[in-house]
Amino acid sequence: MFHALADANRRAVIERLTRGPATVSELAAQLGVTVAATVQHLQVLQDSELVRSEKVGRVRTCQIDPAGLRNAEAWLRRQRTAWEHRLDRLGAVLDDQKKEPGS
Amino acid sequence: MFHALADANRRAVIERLTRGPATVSELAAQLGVTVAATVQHLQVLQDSELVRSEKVGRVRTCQIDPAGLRNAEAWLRRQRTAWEHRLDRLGAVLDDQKKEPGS
DNA sequence: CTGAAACTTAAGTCGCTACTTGACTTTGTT
DNA sequence: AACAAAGTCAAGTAGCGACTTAAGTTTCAG
Repeated sequence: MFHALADANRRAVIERLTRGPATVSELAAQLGVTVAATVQHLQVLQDSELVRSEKVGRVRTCQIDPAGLRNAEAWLRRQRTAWEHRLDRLGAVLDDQKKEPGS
Repeated sequence: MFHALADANRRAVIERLTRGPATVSELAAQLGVTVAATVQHLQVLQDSELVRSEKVGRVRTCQIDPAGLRNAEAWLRRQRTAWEHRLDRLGAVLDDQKKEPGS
């Protein structure tokens, strides 16, 4: 799932879509790659629930799906807070040792 | 930088380190790969400022570096809020159209 | 109906990346 | 001193992943 965000072109797609929906051709033009390559990127982004798309007529319109972004954010926050809480506990232990230096 | 988080073994290292520091050998044992491979992962994690490490004697001890986590979190938050603000503006436009249906 | 536009799918190429093995350096133990 | 432990470095290999080209498919315009 972070794998989807690891590619610069896919991140560019995300950034583009935060400014509004876009078609496959538009995204391809902006990235400077083939339409086929863009479709493959979109497949990855959809599998990670970072992008949704809907086809009407012959044109597929893509937009952000907040679910994936929230998941990624949640994982990072979990790691960071776990680390911070550990530091808190460590600080408490050190404080105890200061107050009561006897082993 | 997201590339560092894209690998499952590297994420496992992060998760392990949130529970306290560890040596290279300990991390290698937990991952089930060679020490050499683990060193390579650590190199990537350090380049992204996700992990710091210090060598004392012949043993290197690793711990979380919050800088990278914060950067990743910030990028995700930027994208998410940009998207939410866009929805807000869109909502405002639709409200205007309701009030003033004349083209 | 003909043809172009927008996308889809399949196959192939090429570079990158994770991993290993093996040789080496440094540090600690007996 | 001699050996073991912990890590580092350098190649080498296997597989994945991003991209392309080429051949469909579907939809819309004239």
